[in-house]
Amino acid sequence: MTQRDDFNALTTSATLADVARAAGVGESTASRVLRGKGAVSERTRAKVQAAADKLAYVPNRLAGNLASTGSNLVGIIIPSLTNIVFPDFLRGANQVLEAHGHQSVIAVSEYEAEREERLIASVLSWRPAGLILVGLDHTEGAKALLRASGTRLVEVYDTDGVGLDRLVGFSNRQAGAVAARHLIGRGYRRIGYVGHRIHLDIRAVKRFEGFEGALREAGLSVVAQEIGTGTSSVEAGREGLKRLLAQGIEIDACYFSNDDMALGGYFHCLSHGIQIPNQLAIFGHNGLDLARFAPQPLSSIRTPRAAMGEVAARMVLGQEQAKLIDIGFELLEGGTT
Amino acid sequence: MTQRDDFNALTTSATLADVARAAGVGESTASRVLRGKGAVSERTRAKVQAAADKLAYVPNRLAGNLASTGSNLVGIIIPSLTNIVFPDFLRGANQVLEAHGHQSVIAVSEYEAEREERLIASVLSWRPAGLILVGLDHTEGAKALLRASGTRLVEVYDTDGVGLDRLVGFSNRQAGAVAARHLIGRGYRRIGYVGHRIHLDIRAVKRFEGFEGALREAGLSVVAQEIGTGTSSVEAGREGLKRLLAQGIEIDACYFSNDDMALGGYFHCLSHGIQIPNQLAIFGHNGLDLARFAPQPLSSIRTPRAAMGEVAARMVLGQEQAKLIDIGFELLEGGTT
DNA sequence: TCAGGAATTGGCAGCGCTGCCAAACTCTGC
DNA sequence: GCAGAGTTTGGCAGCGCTGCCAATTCCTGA
Repeated sequence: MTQRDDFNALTTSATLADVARAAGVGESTASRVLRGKGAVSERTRAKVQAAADKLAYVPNRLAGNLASTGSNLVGIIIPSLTNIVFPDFLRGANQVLEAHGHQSVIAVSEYEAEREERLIASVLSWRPAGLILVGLDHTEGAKALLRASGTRLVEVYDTDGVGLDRLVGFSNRQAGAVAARHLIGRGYRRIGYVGHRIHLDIRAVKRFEGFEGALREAGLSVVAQEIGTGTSSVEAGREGLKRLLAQGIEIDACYFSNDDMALGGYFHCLSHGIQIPNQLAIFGHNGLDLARFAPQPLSSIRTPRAAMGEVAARMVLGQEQAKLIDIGFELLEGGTT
Repeated sequence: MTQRDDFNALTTSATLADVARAAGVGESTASRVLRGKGAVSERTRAKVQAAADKLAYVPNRLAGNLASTGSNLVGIIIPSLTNIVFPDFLRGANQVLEAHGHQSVIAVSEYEAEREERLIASVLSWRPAGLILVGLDHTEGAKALLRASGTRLVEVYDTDGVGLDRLVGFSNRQAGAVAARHLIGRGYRRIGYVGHRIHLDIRAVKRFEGFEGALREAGLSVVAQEIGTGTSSVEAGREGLKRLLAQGIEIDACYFSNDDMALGGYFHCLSHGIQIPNQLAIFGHNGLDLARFAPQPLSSIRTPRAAMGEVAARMVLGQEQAKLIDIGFELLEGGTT
C-alpha cells in the first residue's frame, strides 16, 4: 500500500477567459452559457460547453460572488457536535440548502458566546446569503455585527424570548412543564433531577425552569438534584443518577436534562436491578431514535430537529413568510414512566 | 412574544477604502493594519483600528482571497450526518482547522458517488486551501476534477486501497478480522451477521470481508446473515437480529455492521430475555461512548474518529510529513462477548 | 549638517467574474 | 430591397482586496 506522488502537480485552473478563447466567443457569452442565464444560440452554447468540459473548467465563485455581490453560502453556527441533536438539525438544513444550490459553512461555538461572536465575524466575512444561529443569547458585539451586516438571520431551537430577525424553534420552558405534568399525571411525587454543565446550556436551564414551575403549580418541588460539571453524555447521566441516589433522598421519578443523560440513568437502573418504572421513573428530552428502541422506550419529549433545520433553511432563503415559527414538540409516553 | 421588524434595515457594509479614508491613511496601510502584517507605526495602527471599529468593518474575504489567490476554506465531504461517527470526525477536524484560522465548508454525499462528485465541484469553486473526503472510492469525474484543481486532498477512514494524495485512516478489513478472531478466541463457533444497506457503505463491506476471511482461516464461516435495506440504526439492528433469529439457524454470536446496529441487537436480547453473552454474544464496531456505559459494555472496535479528524486537518494544512498514516483502532473487550 | 539606510506609507494594477450597454446580427412584413 | 423589431453577441468597468514598487519620512553616525 503505497501512496502515489504525482498528485498535485503544478496546475493552474482554467478561467472563464480561457474557456471563451477556446470556444472562440466573448467572455460574457461564455459566462451566460455556463450560468445558464441569458439568451444564447444553441450552437454557441454547445461550443462553450465543449470547451469548458475539455478544460475541466471550475468557476471561481470568489470572483463570481464578488462581482455580483452576494454569495450562495449560508453560515450555520451550532454549539456542539458531540450531541447528535445538532447534526440532526444540520441534516435538515443542509438538505434544503443543497437543493437550492446553497452551501453551508459550519462552525462550532462550544457553547461559548465569545467564540460565537468571533465565528460570526469570520462567517460574515464571506458575505453569506444568510446565517443560522442556535438560541437567542449572543454577545452585544455579535448583535452589532449582525445588525450592521444586514444578513438575513435565523435563530433556532428556542422561542422563550425575542429573536433578532427570524426565529424557529420551540419553547424549552413549555417542554419542561409538559415533562413535569406528565410525571405528576402518572402519580409521581418525589421527583429528582440530573443535569449537565448547566450554566452553559441555556436551553437546558429553561427546561428545568419550566419543569420546576409546573411542579410548583402542583404544590411540588424537585426534592433532589445532581448537576454534572461536564457536557451531557450517557456516562454523565449514569454517574449523575448514581450520585443522586447516594444522597439518600427518596425519589420515585427522575427528570434528566436530555436523552443522553437519561439513557445513562436507565443503564444505571438496569445494572443495579432498579425496576423501571415501578421503583424509579425516568424522563429525558429530545426523543432520540436510539432511546426509542430500548427494551422500555424512554419517555421523553421528541423535538423535531431535522424539520426545524428545514424550516430554518427555508427562512434563511426567504421562502417563509412568517418571522416566527413555533415548531412544537411531542410528548413521548414511553415505558420508563 | 413578538418579533422585531427593524432588523435588516438597508445596510451597506464598510469597505477597506472607507476605513482608510476615515483613518486618513492609504488603502494599503489600512490593509496592513487589519491583517497585522507588514510594518506599521503604532500611531497609524491605532488610528486605523479605531476607524475600523467605529465602522464595524468586516473584511470581505471574497475580495481578499480573490486578490491573494487561495482561501482559508477547507472543504469536508462526509457520507452522512445521521450516524454520530462523522460528526465526531468533524469535531476533531474542525478544532484543528479553527485553531489555524481556517473555516470548514461541509457537504454531505449521502453515500452517493455522483452526488459526491457534484459536491466536490461545488466546493472546489471556492478555491479551498484543501479538501477532505471520506473513503477511497470516487467517480472518475471526481478524480479528474481533483487532479486538475491541484488542491491538497486528504482521504480518511480507509486504508484498504491506494489514495489519491494524502491518506489517514485504518484498515476496515483488519478491523473485521480482529473482531472475528476475538469471537473465535472466546470460543464462539456459530456466528451470524447483521448488516445495513451494505452496497453503499463500502467500508462496512470491507469489514465484513475481513471478518469472513478470518473466520475462513479458522475453518469457520458466517452461518446466517441478515442485511437490512436502509441505513444503519438501532431500530434496524434490533429488527435485523430479530429476523436473523427467526431464520431458525442456531448461532452463539452475532457480528453487527456497527455499534448502532449492535445496540439494537443488544436491546432485542434484553427485551426477550436472551442472556448475553451466554446465549448470544454481540460484537459491534466504532466503540461509541454510549454503548460503553450499557449494563454490559458493548464489545466493539474503537475507532479514533476525532483523532483522525485532527490528523486529517493537520495533513490538509501541510503540517504532516507523512502521506499515509494508519491511525489504527482498538479492540474493546466488553461484556457482551 | 548631511548622506545613507531603514522604516513607513501610498498608488495602482490586477485577481476572475458579472452586469450593463452598445454593436452586430437575424428575421419579419410590406 | 428595406425599415423595424427582435435576438445574440462582445467590450469593458467595476466588485474589494492584496502585492508590488516607488515615494516619503525618520533615523543613524560622521
